[in-house]
Amino acid sequence: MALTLYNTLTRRKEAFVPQDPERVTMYACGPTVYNYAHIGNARPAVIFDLLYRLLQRQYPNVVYARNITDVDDKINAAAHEQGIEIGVITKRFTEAYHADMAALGVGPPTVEPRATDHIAEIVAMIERLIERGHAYAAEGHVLFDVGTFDDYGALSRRDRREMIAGARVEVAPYKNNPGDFVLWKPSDATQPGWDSPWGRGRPGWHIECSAMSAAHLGEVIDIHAGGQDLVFPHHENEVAQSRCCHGRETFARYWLHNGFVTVEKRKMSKSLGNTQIVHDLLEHWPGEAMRYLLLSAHYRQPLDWSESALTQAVTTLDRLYRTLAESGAAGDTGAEPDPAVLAALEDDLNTPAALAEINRLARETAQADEETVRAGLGAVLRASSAVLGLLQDPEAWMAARRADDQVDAEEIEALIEQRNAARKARDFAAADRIRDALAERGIELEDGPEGTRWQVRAGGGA
RNA sequence: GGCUAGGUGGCAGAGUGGUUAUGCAGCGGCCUGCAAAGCCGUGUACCUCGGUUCGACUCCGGGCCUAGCCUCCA
Repeated sequence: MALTLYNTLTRRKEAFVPQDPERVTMYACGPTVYNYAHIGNARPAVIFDLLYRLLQRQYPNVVYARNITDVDDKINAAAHEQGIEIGVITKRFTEAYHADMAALGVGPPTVEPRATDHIAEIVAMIERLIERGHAYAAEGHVLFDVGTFDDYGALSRRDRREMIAGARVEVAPYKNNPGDFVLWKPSDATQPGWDSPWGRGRPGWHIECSAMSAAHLGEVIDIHAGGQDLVFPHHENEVAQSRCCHGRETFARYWLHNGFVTVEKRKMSKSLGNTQIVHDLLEHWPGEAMRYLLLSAHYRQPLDWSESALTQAVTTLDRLYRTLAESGAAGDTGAEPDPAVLAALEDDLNTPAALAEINRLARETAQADEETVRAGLGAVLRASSAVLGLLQDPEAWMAARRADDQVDAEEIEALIEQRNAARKARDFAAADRIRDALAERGIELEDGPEGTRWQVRAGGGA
């Protein structure tokens, strides 16, 4: 069982070998808490949650840090706009993030550091960068001097000179080089700020991740992960800060970047106004279906989000859950996951291939004639799905499939009773009338040996 | 302009130098009062032009097209 990961640094798949198998370290860039998370924000959370699960199967001690950015000008703007305290905003959306991610089956990381709890570390790091000649103070700001770091641009494969030539940014007058970036900036009375050697101010965006990863994981970490759009400038800047501060040759040994979620092939982003908010989607769709859909494409590929894809995920999960229920596999059997599923995941998190194996396993389970064989296969199906964070809670799934504010469960069940009475009396015309009427409202019926089950038609719930 | 990723069956989406991806949809069958669900069977797809090779969707080169980054962004 060898885990292979595609490393952005080398642009190659590499065997994963931790620096210390007794303590594997991993950092993923988490949310800036100023509004609800959209699906594009959820993708890395789901993917790297899966990686965390996988690592935990192989190593006794995996430390996964996923930060909360709770100081940022977008937060300030949101607070100002809504006329409420910054702390109210960050608390509200941190809680919403936790709830939304939990609904997607994303477990908590080992540590979830907050930027505002690490101001002392940030300030210390900036002081050290100044001492070492990599940063300078100017007009209340402290800037990182990219000219002092030869490897700047190595991660994102950018040439510093070309970047300067093509820079579209307005260059602040206090910068030595156009590529220099802010480590610390001054705050006015209305902005959140902390006392520092450079006056009252607040950290720039990139430094918090460097400070928090060093504080919780160490100066050199195994894995650093995030969305593709963070490669430059965010991760490039993190590398510069961290390596220059600690005087190390390496910051993160493996860099993982997920592709974007798109809508009609365009990147989902706030500026395009095509975001799909997890919190809203959860009103009508099971979180597990969203997780399934997010895992149905390889993490480095773009993933096109659509209602039809979501409907498909619901339909597929319906079948998988049914197969599982009918296999008679009890809750926790201690079964081991199918090796083919693990092998797919260990090959750079090939989740589509893993899901293909899950589906293959489900077919074998449903086909098995002998009861004990079927139960055994069902147990393997369940254990294998657990690695992916799927198929764990049939009752929650059924409940989610019936949840819809426009549906009155009691009324439906009363109608079903009427229909079954008609069926018993062999008045099939009356029975079919009721079924057709329910079907029009998007309710599907299913007569089985143990009575009639119902659910909201996949995709029709919204 | 610089850099990156990708173009696979009706749709989504893996993968491989010569053998079935998988899912959804469709079609036929079994089952069912009729349905639904399930199961069985069914579809030989790989942008284009050259090259390498006994053989390429898979390797190499050119072209066309799409998306992304270079500015806050997962």
